[in-house]
Amino acid sequence: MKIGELAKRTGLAASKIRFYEDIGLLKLVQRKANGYRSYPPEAELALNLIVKGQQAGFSLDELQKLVPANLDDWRHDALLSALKGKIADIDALQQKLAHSKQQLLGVLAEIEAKPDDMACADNARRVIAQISTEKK
Amino acid sequence: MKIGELAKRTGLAASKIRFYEDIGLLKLVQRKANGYRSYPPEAELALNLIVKGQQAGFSLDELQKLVPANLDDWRHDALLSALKGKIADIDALQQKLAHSKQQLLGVLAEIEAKPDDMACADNARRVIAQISTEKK
DNA sequence: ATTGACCTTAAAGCGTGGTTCAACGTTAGC
DNA sequence: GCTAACGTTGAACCACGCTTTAAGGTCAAT
Repeated sequence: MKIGELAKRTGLAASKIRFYEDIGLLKLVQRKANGYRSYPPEAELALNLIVKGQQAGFSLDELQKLVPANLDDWRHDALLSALKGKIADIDALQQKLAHSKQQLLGVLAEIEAKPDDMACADNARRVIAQISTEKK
Repeated sequence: MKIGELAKRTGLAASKIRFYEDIGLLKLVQRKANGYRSYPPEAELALNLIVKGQQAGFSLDELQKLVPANLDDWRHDALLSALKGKIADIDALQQKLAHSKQQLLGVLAEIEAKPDDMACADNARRVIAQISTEKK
């Protein structure tokens, strides 16, 4: 398979596929006599996996360490602990997002709770002061 | 207030404060005769606000459009809709994270569910194939 | 044989959010 | 008056994840 076809099958730009090769992330590639890249069918799987990994929050660097050159040759323990670590990261991020959301909702409420007799500017200062005291 | 003091009070590096000024985000600053920057007390509030805004997921660009030069001169409507928009963004991100987490948990389960009589390589292919078919 | 689509490379550029560096001026304390 | 701490600037640099550009080679159809 040439790069154009692989690009179409995966939906990735050819430049991205070359880039992944440059950084050592996609090793499933050979060259034809004319210099063109030639991909085995598994390359499509590998790219799908990379995309999914990215969506799950793995950096290209992390994926490089986890995804083996040979798709059949996994480092089990590293993979399992990376998965668990990433799940923990997601939990932490979810906590943080929930907190951010509460803060934003709080700010909204503060703004809308402006006493009728308070000037906008004073309300703004009140809101800002309140934000600054919120934890973390 | 000089930049060093402001840096200490806010916990930000002086370089960061200058950077925020460079990109037009912090306008509450004047110059003394010697060329030194001089900050009014509100500058501390403004920086706190910027930090909180970043924590809530606003880019510096967005903050620049939202936080007025004069802290008393807010664009109410833009602010409210930005807040609501950002809350919606957080909701979307939370959805995405929940989905990612489910996928990762699914992968973990798949790996651990390897039939005793299946070779590792075959299990790997089974898992990869499964990942690729998961939605989104 | 020519055209156009596809492929190759190295190098530069982009956006985000800064830090670091070098060279130099100012100020405060002794 | 000296020195250390602080301030100034512009420019370069960093990481990350790519895209774009330029200059060229190859291939398939007409």
